[in-house]
Amino acid sequence: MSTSSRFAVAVHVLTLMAWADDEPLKSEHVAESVNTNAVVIRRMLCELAESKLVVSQSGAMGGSKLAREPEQITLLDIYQAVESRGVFSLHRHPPNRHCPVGVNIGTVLNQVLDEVDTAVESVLANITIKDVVSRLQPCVSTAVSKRKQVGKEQVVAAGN
Amino acid sequence: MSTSSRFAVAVHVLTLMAWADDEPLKSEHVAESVNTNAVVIRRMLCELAESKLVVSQSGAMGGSKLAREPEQITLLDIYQAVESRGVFSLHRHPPNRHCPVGVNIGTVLNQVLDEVDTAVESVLANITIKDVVSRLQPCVSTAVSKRKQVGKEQVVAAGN
DNA sequence: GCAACTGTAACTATATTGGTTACAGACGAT
DNA sequence: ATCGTCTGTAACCAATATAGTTACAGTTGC
Repeated sequence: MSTSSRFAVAVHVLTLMAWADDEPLKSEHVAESVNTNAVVIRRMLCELAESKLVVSQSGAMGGSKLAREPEQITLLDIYQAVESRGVFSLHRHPPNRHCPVGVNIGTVLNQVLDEVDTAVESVLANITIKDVVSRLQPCVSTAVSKRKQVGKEQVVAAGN
Repeated sequence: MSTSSRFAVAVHVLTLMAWADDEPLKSEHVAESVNTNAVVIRRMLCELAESKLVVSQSGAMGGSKLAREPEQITLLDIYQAVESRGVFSLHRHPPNRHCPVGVNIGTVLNQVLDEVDTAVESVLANITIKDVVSRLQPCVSTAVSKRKQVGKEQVVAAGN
């Protein structure tokens, strides 16, 4: 289907910010956790800022943090911020208007695709970033105990 | 999101065959309705045949038709036949293993993506090709009355 | 045997995403 | 005031996936 990883990355980014608990994160830092280039992260942060999910500050000691509480941000908000179109597309070129099926299949397909999109959206609307952090916690309990050994390799911690 | 039109085209193709009512359709004919190249259609027909949704016959007077009754083919069958992966993807490169969020976000995201995929699948499982044809019928009533004027421009009709 | 099909390989075109470098502008610290 | 540290953004390249095209071998009915 060739879907992008944009949604996954965006959820990752906002989860980091919720984890950092209002401490502004630098794009370089986030990029390290996501394992990509800082510009890719900054591009995404701009989109997330346009959708009022994060706020960024330029200059020294700048960075980005959540614009609202983690429980006020749903995965649907994130999905709509970073994924432009719906789950499926219609034909690349419009079908033959002279065929009884071709001329009307688009209408029927649109109904179906709407049903699919609605189903996806209702799943995403019921999960918040806070939920994601909560689901993360049990997994992390072991990781946290290891954090002290790892030292500076940890990417997210208080005050960087 | 860059989704493909494969699903839309596949539904279109199978709908044509249901419409043609067991009359084998030539790939050239189908391509005319879909408004694409016949090879694109034949490639897709191969995939649909592997999933036992259509049967094709080579040689003169050959063509493809549904392998089962239209009410026995769901959009989920079609989706699984032509779309390889789920709706979303995870990170292109795995996140940083040394970050408490990065190391575990994949697990949580997979849970979410599974929920989404399940929702999509349950919508698609409840719609059959027969349903699509039924939904098409009301739209077509006008088109059908125009068909006789159009004459040979119509793409699908009995015995071509 | 011939004409009409499918199946498939090989190649090109196009689009999208992601990665990279580079740099202008913002801003805190001194 | 200026310096170092950030963000925002443009410009470009690489990788990938889909779609379109040509060509041809193999199958089958007549």
